[in-house]
Order: sequence, then C-alpha cells, then structure tokens
Amino acid sequence: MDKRTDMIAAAARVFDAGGFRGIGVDGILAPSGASTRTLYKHFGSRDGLVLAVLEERHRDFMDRLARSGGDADPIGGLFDTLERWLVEHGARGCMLLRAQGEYAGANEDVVALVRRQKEEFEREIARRVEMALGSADTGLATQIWILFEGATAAASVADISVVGLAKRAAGVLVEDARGRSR
Amino acid sequence: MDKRTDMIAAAARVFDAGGFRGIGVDGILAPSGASTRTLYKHFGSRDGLVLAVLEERHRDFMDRLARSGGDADPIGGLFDTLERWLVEHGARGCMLLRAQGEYAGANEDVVALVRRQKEEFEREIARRVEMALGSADTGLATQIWILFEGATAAASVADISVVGLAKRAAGVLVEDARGRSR
DNA sequence: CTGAATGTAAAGCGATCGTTTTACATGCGC
DNA sequence: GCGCATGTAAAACGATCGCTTTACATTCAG
Repeated sequence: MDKRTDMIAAAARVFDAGGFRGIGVDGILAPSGASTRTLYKHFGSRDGLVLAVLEERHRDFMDRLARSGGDADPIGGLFDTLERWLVEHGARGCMLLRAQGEYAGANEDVVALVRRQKEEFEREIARRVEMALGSADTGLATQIWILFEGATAAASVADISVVGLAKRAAGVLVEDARGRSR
Repeated sequence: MDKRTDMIAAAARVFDAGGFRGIGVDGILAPSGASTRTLYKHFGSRDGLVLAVLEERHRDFMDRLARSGGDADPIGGLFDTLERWLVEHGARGCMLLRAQGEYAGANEDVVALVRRQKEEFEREIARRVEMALGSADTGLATQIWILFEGATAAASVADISVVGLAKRAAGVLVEDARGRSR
C-alpha cells in the first residue's frame, strides 16, 4: 500500500486524539513507522502533512455524504451520516475547526483551506435544502448548517444522542419553512 | 491593579488569537510585561495559567448572561448576549472547546474543567427553557444548546449574522414545543 | 530604619522542537 | 547487473521549549 496514504491516516489519528501543535514530528510519524526523511520527501514540511491530513479528512466526509444517497430525506440523511461518522471516528469536535483554531496566527494556508472546505459543505447543504423544499432557502440552509456544527461540537462534551436531537430540530425547521411558503 | 488579573487577561488574548500549544511562556507573558518568575509564583506552571484563563473566561460569560436579565425573552436573550460577546471579543470559536481539543491527551484537568463548565451552561439554558415554556423540556434545552454551540462555531468561518439565524431557529423550536404541549 | 512582599531582568538547566544530512537496505524496470 | 526510486536508521543542526535560579529594584506597614 501507498506509504504516503499510511502516513496521512496515522497522522490524522494522532492529531484527532491530541491536537496539532502539542506533538512533535517523531510522535506523528511513529504510528506509521515512517522516517523523518520520508516526511520531508512527501510533504516538504510538518505543516505540509497537516494540510494533507485536512484535505483527506474533508474529502472523506464529503465522499461519504455523496455515497449515502439520501434522496428520500436529504436533510435527515445529513445527520445520519454524521452519527455514523462519529461512532466510527469518535466525537472530538470538527478536526477542521480545531486546526483553524490552532494555526490561526501561525499558518494562513490552514485557515484559508478550512474556510474553503466549510463553504463547500454549506453549498452541499443548500443543495439538499432545495431538494427537500422544491426551492432555494439560504437562510434555512445556514440554520441546518448551524445545527450540524452544533451537534458535532456538543457531541464532544455530551453523548452522541445530541445528533438525533439536532436531526429532529432540523425536521421542525424544514416543516416550518414548508408551512410558511404554502 | 492586580498583576495576576493582568496576566490572565493578556494570556487569554494570546490563546484566543493563536491557540494554546503553539506559543511559549515568553510569548504568553510578553503582552502583560510579567516575568517568568511571577508566572510560577502565581500559577505554579504554564498549565496552571491555562486553567486560570479558562475559569475566568467561563465566569465572565456566565456573569454577563446573568446580568443581561432577559426575563421577557429568556431564549432570545441567550443569542443576543452571544452576539454582543462575539462583536467585542471576535469570533474564533469557543475557547473552552478549543482548549479541550488541544489538551485532550495531555492534561485531563483541562478536559474535566471544560466538561463541568459546559454542564453548568446547559443547566442555565434548561432553566431558561422552563421559564419560557412554563415546564421543563430537557430535549428542547439541548437543542437550544446545540444551536448556541453551532452559532459560535459557524461564526468563526462565516459572518456574525449566523447568530441571528440561530436565534430565529430557536424561536421556531420554542413555538413548536409550545404548540405540541397545548 | 527595617523587613517582608511583590515585582523585573537575565542567565542557565536539560529536553525537545522542526529540519537536514549521511549512510545503507530493498525492490523493480531495462 | 546496473541505475533509480523508495524506504529506514541515526546523528546532528540551531532554536526554542518549560522551568529554576540568582540578583536587584520598588513599595509600604510597623
């Protein structure tokens, strides 16, 4: 298997478990058994690996979202996918937002990347809202997004049941929007 | 003025701007002009200062929430207070959750402190929900909490208007709960 | 005047940081 | 069998880390 992929997956687990800045390159590479030489050959720098991890993480989630189908319940499927993701990966808050917080004043590339990724995610939600409503509603889409980010954050201090509550809240908001346009 | 208070306030700004682990004690102390000697006299360690900053930050917000009154609109006042807070402090995500993410595998005291603080916050929301509804509704309270955390997170990548959208969503949920119990 | 309290300035502790470098092992196409 | 790509192992670079220590200045109550 590809060494580069191994390193990204192993580093993602390390960052997810203990943050990005609190560990050295040796600790990041140990789980994949890679040497520092290989790190700088593939990624150029420690921060290069961080960016690759964030790209991978975002792509992973967006792919799963696309694969989940959910044409029957486009909004509810959003939260079902989140719940399955959290069960598999553990709930430690959104890795992208955590990276943004840690690299705020230190690496603008990270901040810019996360912003772009969140915009892409919000567009996907808007697409699903239009699918559910029959017409676009950017305000509702942002509210669904807020519920999604809130559930992700809340699950890191409470239990996973918050995702189900967020899903139900989203349903109420969609129903309210439907009633308002009717 | 108290030097200890100065150090906490200055350190809070530093942590808020660039995370907790990515800067050394010299960088943390520089804005307050304190020496490392004074740091270890007052806080015992770098982590001791971190804990003091988190205590202060939580107490500040809870005090402002209590002072805001909001007996007329207990739930809406929650988001009005958040919006004023974000305008004053800037929107870089919840400092407590950010600290939890950075100290996850390194300092359990930080994780435990944040968990306690979030529980206290959720109880305050539950109190306000009961005030608005006339009876307790822990499910609704958690949903309001999710909207609150979501707005805080979303404001760090989008603009502050997300807080207003979260407030309106909370209003819809409260109205729905009122209709359901009627 | 004395002495305790509170502070800054600065040197130094061993450890660890991100990065580079040298040396060597392996597998594969030609 | 030669060359090249890809990998590990390990030493070393200067810089910085959290923390301790020594030395000295200021303030203020008794």
